[in-house]
Amino acid sequence: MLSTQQIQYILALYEFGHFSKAAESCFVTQPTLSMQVKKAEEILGFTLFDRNRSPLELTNFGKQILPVLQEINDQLKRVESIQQQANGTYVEEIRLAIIPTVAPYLIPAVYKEWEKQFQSIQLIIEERKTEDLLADLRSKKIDVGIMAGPLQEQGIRVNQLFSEEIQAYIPSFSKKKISMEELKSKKPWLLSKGNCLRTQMMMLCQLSDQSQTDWNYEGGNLEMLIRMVDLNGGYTLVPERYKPLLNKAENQFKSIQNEDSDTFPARTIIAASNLRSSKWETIQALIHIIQFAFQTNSEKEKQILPWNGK
Amino acid sequence: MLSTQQIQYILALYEFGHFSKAAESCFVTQPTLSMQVKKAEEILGFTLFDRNRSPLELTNFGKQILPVLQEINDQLKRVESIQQQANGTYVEEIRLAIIPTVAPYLIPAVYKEWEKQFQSIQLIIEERKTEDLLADLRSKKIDVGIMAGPLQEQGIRVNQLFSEEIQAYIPSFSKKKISMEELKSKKPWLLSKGNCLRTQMMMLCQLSDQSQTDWNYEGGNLEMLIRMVDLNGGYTLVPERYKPLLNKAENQFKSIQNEDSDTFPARTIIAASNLRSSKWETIQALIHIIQFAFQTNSEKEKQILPWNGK
DNA sequence: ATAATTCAATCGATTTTATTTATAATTTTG
DNA sequence: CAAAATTATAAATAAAATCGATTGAATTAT
Repeated sequence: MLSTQQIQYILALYEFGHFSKAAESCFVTQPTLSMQVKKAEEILGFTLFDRNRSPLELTNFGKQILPVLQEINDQLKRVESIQQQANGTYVEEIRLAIIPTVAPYLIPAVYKEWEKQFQSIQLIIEERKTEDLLADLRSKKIDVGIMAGPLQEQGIRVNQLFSEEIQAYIPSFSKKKISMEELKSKKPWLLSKGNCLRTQMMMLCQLSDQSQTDWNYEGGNLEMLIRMVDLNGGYTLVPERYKPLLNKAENQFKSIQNEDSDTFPARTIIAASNLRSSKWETIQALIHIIQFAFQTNSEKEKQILPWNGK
Repeated sequence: MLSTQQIQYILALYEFGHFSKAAESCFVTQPTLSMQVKKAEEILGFTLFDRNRSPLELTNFGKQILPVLQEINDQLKRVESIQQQANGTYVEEIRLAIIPTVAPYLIPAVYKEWEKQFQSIQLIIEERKTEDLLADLRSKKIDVGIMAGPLQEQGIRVNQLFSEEIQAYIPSFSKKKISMEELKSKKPWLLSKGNCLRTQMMMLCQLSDQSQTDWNYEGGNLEMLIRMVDLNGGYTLVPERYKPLLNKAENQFKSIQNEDSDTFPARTIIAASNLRSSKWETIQALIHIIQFAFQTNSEKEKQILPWNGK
């Protein structure tokens, strides 16, 4: 039978795709890990990893076995968590990842209420681009992800949080609303790839990926784009609830009017969590706090933009 | 972190409640198991078993940990099963337990069809009294249990198979139907404790547990009871579908008429299986075969008897 | 093409861990 | 209270995991 050590090593090797790095992460030397993985493969009678390809890949057999090993590892962690609860060492923690174009206004708005209700529970927050966030969710590195919808994925629970209009920051423009046609003639400033607001913006304005090859700023900082607009002209898109953080006059943001349908572009923000996470009750409470803080009194008809082209 | 060995030892110790026997079941000596359990408890920082009481009991902490260990063990078994599937060694097997008052007529009736459809799948059948059957189902020693309903239990899936009238075998009686009043004046012959038909019979006839202290035959054999009636008078109850096996004239069995409601006592037979068993598809097929074989053309109004007083 | 580099496998030596046999201590039973 | 059963402990042994050093293979840079 496989040992728990071997399972750890196999999972680390899968995660890092690299013997030395995996070994390091387990605080052992590379031969140790190599030997144990090899031994595990002997026990199973099949190889788990195809060493001929780089980066390291799972064999067919490995693909079947791995989810089961992951499940075993989860349960082993649960044992530790029960142990910590029993001796009082345990501090429940919720690891939350959130996309950068939401974080600056959402976190401050809910943090106080969270602390009030769940002082004992540690909330660990990190900013992640949508695609990294989904990967971390699947590998259970995080408990909840807050991102733009829609999302439908095997094993992932989705809760709607709120939706918000997406407006254009375009100080040079004088009218109160701007049409799509007018927008297309201006120069757009986009976030880097992997940010969903970039995708949404491109879909909305029907831009191609090449239109901004020169511009390559890693990070999801809207302030940066605003400054670019201020200094270089053009426009950028700003989610409605982000506006108060930008120290700009309200009239510098223009609603974007869809001529034909009389709706305004918007995005929904959702909470995504693993379907059978033991922390679901706490996650649920967090969701309620957010939903309460961002109760939407919808005056406008919104046209929700997808972020992934689906 | 706990080792897989330690988990095996702990589970064995829980099952046997006995160090020596548990050790034997793991093919190691008693000190080995004792030491490893002790070591596991040191790792966890809490004792799992309360050695002061006999039979051995779990501590509170142990009660929390044990289900998780069991889950880990299940997953380890899944690894082995995937492994066997991969090298062709694997023979899928369905372990079926069935109550003795159903087995003799159900198994022969479905076995041929089962073999035809699932020649490659091993069907392992054993007779079990209802209470043992439920215990084995919970501990996953068996995949399906066939027993009398109703049943509602955490984590157990229940499928109705069919229902059948319960009649009285009472050769000395001449009329075609017998009333409850008439029945109560006769001597009943019951199955041993733990058989659901005994409970149902007692509830129906409002017997007390003492009424047959002298009679203590272990086993669920109805033929035996029939012989007792033949030699000593009195009556016993026989499920409708059991009758053809008894080599008795049809007119020796009497329907039991409920005076007030114009219904006849009956029982439902159900299939109980673990809610998330990986063998569900096969189990489902088995259920369909049984349901097909025992399609009920219900002419009579039946009064379904519970077997557990609930 | 060749050297340099990276990466994983292999080899002995060492340490750690699991297991066994034998025995002691404890509890249970007659 | 003695006998039996059961668990814990101890010392010896067997098995294993781990490490440092090295080799072999593949990739990258020169």
